[in-house]
Amino acid sequence: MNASLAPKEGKPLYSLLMQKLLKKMASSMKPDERLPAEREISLQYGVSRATVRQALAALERMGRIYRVQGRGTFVSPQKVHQGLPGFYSFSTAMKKLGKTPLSLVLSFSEREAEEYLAEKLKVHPGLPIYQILRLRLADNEPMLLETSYLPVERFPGLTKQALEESTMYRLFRSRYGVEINHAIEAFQSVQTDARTAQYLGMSRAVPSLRIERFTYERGRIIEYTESFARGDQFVYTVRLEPSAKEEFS
Amino acid sequence: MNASLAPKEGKPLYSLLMQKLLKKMASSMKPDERLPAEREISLQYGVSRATVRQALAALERMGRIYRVQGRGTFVSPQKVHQGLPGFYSFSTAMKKLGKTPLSLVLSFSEREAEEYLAEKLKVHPGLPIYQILRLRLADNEPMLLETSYLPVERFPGLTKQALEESTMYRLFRSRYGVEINHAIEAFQSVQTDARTAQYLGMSRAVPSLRIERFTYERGRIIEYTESFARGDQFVYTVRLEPSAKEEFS
DNA sequence: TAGTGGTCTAGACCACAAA
DNA sequence: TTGTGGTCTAGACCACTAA
Repeated sequence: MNASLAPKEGKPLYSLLMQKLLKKMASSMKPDERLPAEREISLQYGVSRATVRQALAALERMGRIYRVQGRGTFVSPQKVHQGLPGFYSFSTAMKKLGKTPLSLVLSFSEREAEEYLAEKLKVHPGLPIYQILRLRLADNEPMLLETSYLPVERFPGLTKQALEESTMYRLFRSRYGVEINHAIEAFQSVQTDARTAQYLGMSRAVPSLRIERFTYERGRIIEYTESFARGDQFVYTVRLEPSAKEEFS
Repeated sequence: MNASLAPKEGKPLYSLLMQKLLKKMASSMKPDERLPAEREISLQYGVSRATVRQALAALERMGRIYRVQGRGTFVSPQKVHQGLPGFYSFSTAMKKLGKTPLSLVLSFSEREAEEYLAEKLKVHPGLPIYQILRLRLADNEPMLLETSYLPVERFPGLTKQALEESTMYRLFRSRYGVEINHAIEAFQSVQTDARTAQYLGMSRAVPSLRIERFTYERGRIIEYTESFARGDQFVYTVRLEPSAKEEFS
C-alpha cells in the first residue's frame, strides 16, 4: 500500500502525514496495536525518517500514540479524554458535550489600566485596554461570566460587532495573527457574589469557580480573563504535559 | 567565545546545550534580547543545526524563549510565571511560594475497584488497587485532602513507609520507572462536606475546590486522584500549551 | 542478533522580515 | 538582497527490547 503523500497546498509534509496516520488509526487500528516502524512509514509514504519523527512527535504530544524505545510505536487506548484541547475553548468544549454554546457580549469598553490591572497584564498603568464582559451559555443555560482585558495596542480597531460574529480566539488568529505560546490558568473556589449570582441565575449558596487566565504571545501577556462559573454545573478540564524541565532533576 | 560542549556522561547533546543557553540567558541577557541565529549557535558550540533546533524547541515549550520567523529567537520577558511546572506538584509549588510543605499519609490500604472506581481508572471492576489518603500542609496549615487510587499491578510492593519517605512522583520515577505522557485535570467548585471540613480545619461555609487528576502512561491511566482544597487559601495554577490539533482548523 | 526508537550530522531549499 | 526560522533529505551510530 504505497500511499505517497499528495502535495497539498501549503501544508508541510509532516502535517499531511499526521492526518494520514490519524485516519489510519481511526479506521483500521485497535488500541495498543503497533504502528509500522519509523523507517517503514518513511518508505511507505516516501518521506524521510526525520519527517516521520516530526509527525509522530506531534501525535505523541496529542496523546494519540505512545512510543517505547526498542519496542515500537503504539496506538493510545484512551477514549474519553481524547482530543481534549490543551487549550480550553468554551465553544469547542460545549460542542463536544453535545450542547449548543452561545456567547453574549454584555459590554465592551475602552479604558486605561489602573494599578491592579496593570500588574495583572504586566504593563504600565494608564495603558489603554479593552474591557469585555461576556456571558456564556450552554443550551441557553448561563454557565460562565467572563471579563476579559486586552491591550488596545495589540488589537487595534477591535469592536463589539466583531466579537459577536466570531469567537475571540478565531478573531485573534485570523485578524491579528496572534500566535499563542502558552497560557497560565489559576483556579479557586469562592463564594458567589451578588452580581455573578444574578447573571448566572442562581443562588448565592452555590459556590463559584473563579478562573484566571493569562495568555502569552512571544513571552508577553496579551489577554487577562477573570471568569466565574457556577459550581453546580460547570467542570473545567485541562490537559497537562510534563514540563521539559524535568530533564534537569 | 568558542565554548564547545563538554561530553558529559550520558546526557544528550541537545540537553547539554539547553543548560548552556539557560545559563547564558540568566547571566548575561535581557528580556526580548535576540539570541544568536541557529546557524551561529551551531558553529559556536560545534553541533549541527538540527541539534540546536531540538534544544530551542524544548526551551520554547518551557516558555523561556520565543521565535519569530524571519526575525530571530528571543528571550521571553515573563518573570512571575516562569518555570511553573506544567505538571502540578504540591511540594514544589509550596517551596516556590516559600512555604514548607508537609505530607501526612492518613491511611494506606489495598482493595478491589468497585464499579465507580473501575470506570474512573478504565480498568475491570475487581482489579486490586491501592487507596491512599493524604493530608497536605503548608507551614503546618492544612491545605489539601487527597485520595489517590493506583493499580497494584503497576506498583507492586508499594508501602506506606515508602510514600512517607519520598514524594509520590519521585517514587514513581525512581522505583517504578514511570514515564508520564500527560495528565487530565478537572476542577469544580463544591460545598465543603463534613469530613473535608474537619480535616482541613475550616467551616463548611467555606467552599472547596474539587480537583480530579488522571495521570497517563503509555496511553493508560496509572493514577486517579480526587482532592479537595480549601477555597479561602488555595489557588491552583496550571500551565497550558496550545494543542497540536490546531493545525487542523 | 535483529529490530526498534533516540540522537546527531551536513547539507538543501522555502517563507518571511527588514533594510 | 540578506539573514532569519521552518521544512526536508539521506545517512550514521547509539541504547534498548525481545527472541
